Amino acid sequence: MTAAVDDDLWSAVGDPTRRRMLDLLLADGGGTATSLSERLPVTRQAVAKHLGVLDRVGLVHAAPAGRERRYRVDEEQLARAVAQLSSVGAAWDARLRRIKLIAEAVQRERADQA
Amino acid sequence: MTAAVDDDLWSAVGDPTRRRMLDLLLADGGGTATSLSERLPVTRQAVAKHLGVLDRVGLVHAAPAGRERRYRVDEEQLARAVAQLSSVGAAWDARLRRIKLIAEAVQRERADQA
DNA sequence: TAGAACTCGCAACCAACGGTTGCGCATGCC
DNA sequence: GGCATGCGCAACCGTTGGTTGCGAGTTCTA
Repeated sequence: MTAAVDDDLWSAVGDPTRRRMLDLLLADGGGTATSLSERLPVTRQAVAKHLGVLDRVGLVHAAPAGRERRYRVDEEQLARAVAQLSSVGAAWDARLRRIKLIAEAVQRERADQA
Repeated sequence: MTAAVDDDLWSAVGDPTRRRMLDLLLADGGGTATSLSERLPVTRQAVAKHLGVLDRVGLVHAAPAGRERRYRVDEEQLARAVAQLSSVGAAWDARLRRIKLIAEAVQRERADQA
C-alpha cells in the first residue's frame, strides 16, 4: 500500500543529519554551510553535500549573498513532506488497529467455543 | 529539539524496502525470507539482512519452524516506532505553524507602519 | 591598495550499507 | 537413501555519508 512515490522526498528527510539541519535552519531562519557545520558534528563539506540534496528535492533554496551562500527552508515543500510522513504513519496506525480488532474477534470466538 | 534517541528505530524504519517488508508481514500475518523475497524486487539474502536489522531493533521476532524461519511483527514495538514517527512530524508541524504566525505578525507590523 | 581572513566549490579518498552471486549445510518429502 | 527446499555464510560491487586537502572568489583592514 505504501507507494514508492514518497521515496524521494522521504529519503531526503530520512537522514538524521539532514533532519537536524532542517531543524536548525527553521530555528535560525536560514544559514550557510559554514554556520550549520559549527553547530553540527560534521564538517562543512558534508553539510554542503546535504544542502545539495535538500536543494534538489526543493526543501531548501539558496540565495548568494556576497561571499556567502545563504540557505532558507521552503516551508511549503517541507509541509508537504511532513504531510506524507504523517500519512505513512497514519496508514500503519490504521493497519495495526485493524489487526488488533481481528485478534480480539478471534479471541472472543475462542472464548465462545470453550 | 528532535533528539538523537529516535535514530536507531527511525533509521530501521527509514529504509523503503524495510517499510514494504513490514507492510507485507503485517498483511500476511508473518512470513519467511524466501516468501518475502518472492513479493519484493530483491533477493532472499537482501531480505534476510533486513530481517536481521529489524530483529535487532525488536520490530520483528523469528520463530524457527522446521526448516523454515518464520518472522512476525512485534506490533507493540512497531506502534512505538510509529508514535515516534508522528511525534517528529508533529514537532515540525508545530514549528512551521509558529514560523508562519511570526511571519504574519511581521507583515501586520509593516502594514501598520506604512 | 595590498594582503590577511573568510567562505565557498572541486577532487580524491575512506567506511558503511544495500544489494548480488555463489557456495555449503540442514531439514523435509518421495 | 536421494532429491528438493530453505537457510546461513562469504566474497564482491555500487552508492552514499563523511573526511581531508586545495584553489579561487569576496570582504575587511592596516
